[in-house]
Amino acid sequence: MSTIAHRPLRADARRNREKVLAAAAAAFAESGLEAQIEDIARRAGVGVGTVYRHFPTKEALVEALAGEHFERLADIAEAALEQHGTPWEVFATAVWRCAGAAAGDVAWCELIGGHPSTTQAAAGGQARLAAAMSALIGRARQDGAMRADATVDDVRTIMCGFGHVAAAQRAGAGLDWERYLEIALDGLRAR
Amino acid sequence: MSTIAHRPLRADARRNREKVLAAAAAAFAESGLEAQIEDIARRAGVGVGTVYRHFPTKEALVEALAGEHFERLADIAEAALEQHGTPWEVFATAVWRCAGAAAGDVAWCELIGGHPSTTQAAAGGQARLAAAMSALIGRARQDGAMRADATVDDVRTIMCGFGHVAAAQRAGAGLDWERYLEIALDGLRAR
DNA sequence: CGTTAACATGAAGGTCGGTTCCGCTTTGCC
DNA sequence: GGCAAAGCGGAACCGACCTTCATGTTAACG
Repeated sequence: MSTIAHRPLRADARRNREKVLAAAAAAFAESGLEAQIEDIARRAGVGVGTVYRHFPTKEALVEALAGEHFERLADIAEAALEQHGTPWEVFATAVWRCAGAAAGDVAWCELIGGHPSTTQAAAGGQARLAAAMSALIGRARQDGAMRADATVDDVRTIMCGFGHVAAAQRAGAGLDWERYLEIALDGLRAR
Repeated sequence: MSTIAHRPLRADARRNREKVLAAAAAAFAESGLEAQIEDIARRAGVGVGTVYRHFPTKEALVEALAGEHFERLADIAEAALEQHGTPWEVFATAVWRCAGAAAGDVAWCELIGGHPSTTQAAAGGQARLAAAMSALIGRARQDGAMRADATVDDVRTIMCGFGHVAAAQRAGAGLDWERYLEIALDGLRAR
């Protein structure tokens, strides 16, 4: 996108940037998107000003992390493309892995359903994820194991619901995201 | 619960109470739980002080509405108990009606997954809903149309996911709650 | 080692939104 | 009609958070 050549960061700045990113990941995972900048700064062992030096706004921080998250999901889905097994198993395993990767992270659960602030930075990862998932779905449909009208958007829809269930579970609502996925994936199977 | 004998409200006060309740329902439906008291007051044509006279806190207002909502869902589920048709159809129809009743209301979608603030006032409706749903599920399982291990919590889980999907759809995420329900209910069917 | 540009700090500023409070109005009752 | 008591209005208050900025610190380079 931007072609501005950033001069390399000073050593301490690069170190702090990483600390902030890690602290933000932890804070968002624990408290969701409403985690506070001051808490993030404290966890990172820096002042709030330092956080703002690296990320002009809270949303930019969220976007940076969301980008990473979707890249990770895309990695999972792409790795599945090379896996052995029935197409359905391969697909289902990929979905389970994605869900497992997101389940412990409140902010991730909140974002996975298509939060507006992800649109920018996460576009690349989301596109890769969609492409890989599409392929997995195509194979499973061809094989006859998946309902013939299934689409990537169905999976997105299911993951969106998943996010709420996992977050509610974490909040003590007595739900179970694994049970949720079991049922939802069953709904994608051919009858 | 409370056995305090409230003296009857003055006529204007009763009228205002209703106006506030209606305005709050509209505002929450449109903007979700983060609708603002001042907006509610404006819609009701009263001052914020009047809102606070009737509901000591924003949360109390939410609870009052949540109570109404769950009563309505319970009514739907109980009405289904008397319906004709295969047990599965009767169950599925009840779920579709509940979803349809909630889908247009952002706050309702947010609450349906078990938001903490519902716990108090909505307990009665939730209990009735659970009881009726339990009966519907029992019949459908008996009939062999529903998976043998299905429980009320499964339906709660599905509805929790539904809430996020419907809210995301309203926010323009390009999802479709009807498709979601179709898949999720299919996942509850016996194979 | 000295210079300087980059960086860090955290108190202060700004905003937003829930809640309070006191002077004024309306209702209900004699 | 007159009087409490109940109710109303909305400016002001207050706390929570994001963001900025003036001042002090540190890495990089000659």
